[in-house]
Amino acid sequence: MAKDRKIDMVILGLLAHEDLTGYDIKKIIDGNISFFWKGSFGSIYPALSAMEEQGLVKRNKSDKTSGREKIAYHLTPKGKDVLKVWLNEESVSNELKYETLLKLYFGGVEDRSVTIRNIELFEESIRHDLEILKFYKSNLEKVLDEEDHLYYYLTVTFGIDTYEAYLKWCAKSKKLLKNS
Amino acid sequence: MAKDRKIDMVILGLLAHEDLTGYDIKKIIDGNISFFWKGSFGSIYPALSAMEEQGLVKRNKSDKTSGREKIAYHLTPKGKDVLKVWLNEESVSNELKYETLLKLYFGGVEDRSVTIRNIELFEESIRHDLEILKFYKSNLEKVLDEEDHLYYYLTVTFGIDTYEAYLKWCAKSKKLLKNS
DNA sequence: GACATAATATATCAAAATGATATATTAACA
DNA sequence: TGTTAATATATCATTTTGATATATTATGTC
Repeated sequence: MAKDRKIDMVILGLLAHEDLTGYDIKKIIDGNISFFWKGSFGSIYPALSAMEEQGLVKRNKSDKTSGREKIAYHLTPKGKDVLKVWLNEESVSNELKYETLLKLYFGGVEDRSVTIRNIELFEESIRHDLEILKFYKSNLEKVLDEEDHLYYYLTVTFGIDTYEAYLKWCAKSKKLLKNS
Repeated sequence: MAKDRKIDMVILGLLAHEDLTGYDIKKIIDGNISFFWKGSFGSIYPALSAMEEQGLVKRNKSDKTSGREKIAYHLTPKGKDVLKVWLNEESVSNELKYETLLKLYFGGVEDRSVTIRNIELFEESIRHDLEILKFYKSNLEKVLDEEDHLYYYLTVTFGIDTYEAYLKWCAKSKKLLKNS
């Protein structure tokens, strides 16, 4: 058997804050949590159906009067319990697949210039994402009175701190590759 | 269709350095590259078979005289070409699933003490892994004359620098959660 | 008003990966 | 001698990815 569906916890956690459609969930995953989590439609919609059957989430009464259906879900008490149990579990699995680091590790196969170029590409994308994170941070600082926002703020500062460490490492490593 | 098998590049990259069995590959993945990559037997063995069929890797002549078979592979010129093409590709996907951050993001569902506990658990595991990385670093510093080791050294310093940033963030965040 | 394009929204699927388990050999050690 | 740990290959159900299909609604622009 494979592990329990992690996407379930993402969905339950997001629904704890507000009612959402599958599409909304995907937008949030691709948006402000994308720097520490990924998820695709192919896992979101089946998970919503499965959790509906298990009674963890429930479809909102459709207020559709015309056109395309739009299925928003809300959390049930049972769903909230499952979420809380997970939050209190001590075991965590932080799965990372850093293709940049993998290429770096195998850098010896090619000329140093290839690795330097790859570090520069990484640097560019981190610098770009760092700007976005700083923007999130300044927005969140204005609304820290709401408890939920404090937690969002903490994840954002995690991103900023690590990204800044990445950039320092990039500069240092490029120097080492050029002068040694 | 799903993306190209990333595990292929891990295997090709490792075989570029030395001949290995599937079991050896798993050991290396779980060992010194585990802080930036993961991989299971269920992907390694099928990938080896598939790449053998494609002519990217080849079985070594078995020197078995008795007992359990042991299938070591080596890289073919075609395999090395594929590896080099990948190293020169500009597109990278750094996929991370940080369960710790996910729990942090949803921290508002529970009492602050739960999040503080989760940060402490993260801190402990990072502190532990940091010691290992520092050990790797001191070993690699002695053999930096070999080009491949320089790249291993760079991945290790990446790990150390980011882990140290994590620890600083942990201290700061716990303080914020306790005094605000 | 007509037309194209982008954004919204659900759903499905082949390929890939996970995590677990099964099976067997060899080494270490008491 | 017996037992446990390490070595080693292989398979499988479940989960996830990444892509694609389909359809509606909003937005611009000629």
